Amino acid sequence: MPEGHMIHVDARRFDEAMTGHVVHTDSPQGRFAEGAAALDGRTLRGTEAWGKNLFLRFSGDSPQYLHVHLGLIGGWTWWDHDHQQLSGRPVVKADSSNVRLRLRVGRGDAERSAELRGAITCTLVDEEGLDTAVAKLGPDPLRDDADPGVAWAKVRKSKKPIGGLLLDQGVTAGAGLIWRAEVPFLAGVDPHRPGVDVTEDEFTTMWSEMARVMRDAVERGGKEITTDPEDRPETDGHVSRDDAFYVFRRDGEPCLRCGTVVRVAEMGTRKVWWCPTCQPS
DNA sequence: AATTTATGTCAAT
DNA sequence: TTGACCTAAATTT
Repeated sequence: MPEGHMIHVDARRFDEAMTGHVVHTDSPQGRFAEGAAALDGRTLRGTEAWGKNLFLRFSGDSPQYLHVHLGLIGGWTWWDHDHQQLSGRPVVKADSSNVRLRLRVGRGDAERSAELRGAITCTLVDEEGLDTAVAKLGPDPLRDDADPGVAWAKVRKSKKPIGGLLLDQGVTAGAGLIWRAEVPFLAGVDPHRPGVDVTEDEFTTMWSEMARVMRDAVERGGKEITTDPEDRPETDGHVSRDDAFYVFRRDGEPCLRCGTVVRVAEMGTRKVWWCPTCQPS
């Protein structure tokens, strides 16, 4: 269940474990057998994470890139040499029958592998294919080369609600349902407010808050927490799901800042949550 | 044991 | 706007 920050966690994991190494690939489930055969024995040169898309760049002839988009339910599972699960979505049964792509590096104690299941996209692309995919995406707040001005130019012209614009991958790449709810809260903006009615200052705040909370999540290995420590109960180190967010999935509960009951509404086909007091329209 | 849900996207209608 | 697609955990029967 990945939002964009998880893709950056995955990219970092690939860089640590596999970049610079010869990778052996296969497709136990068989659906990506051709692609796996084409990659087998190549060296991983590096990774690119952009929004919810991950690109792994390999040595050898074009196409050099593996493009992965996890969709709603895809995920990576990492294993060490004893086939002990290191991290990633818990796998109840270590059954590889639904593993679309497996990548392995190293031997003996140094062996590491990554297994991909359930992805909506898993294809080999060339440089042009990468450019085409990236061209559809807005700036990713987690990327050093991100230009927030590109997103602002779209927001300020749009009558669509800011809560919807943030979820639009062509506006801000990487934001999912959590951030589209939490970021407007952090900026004090009603998610229903049309883009044209958002001030530049408010947009700047939303951009920097989004970058901050997503970066924090990456540093925690993916765990999302947007609440400040003083806004949640003391629970030495452990932050429960319910205390981690100000509004996300907290409809009917009191706002952690002002006590007003948090509301929920349909926006597009999906939900959005907000505090009507902290987030004036 | 069966059904629903989940932090998503795209194509077809 | 709706349906298809992909998988595992949570929830209901």
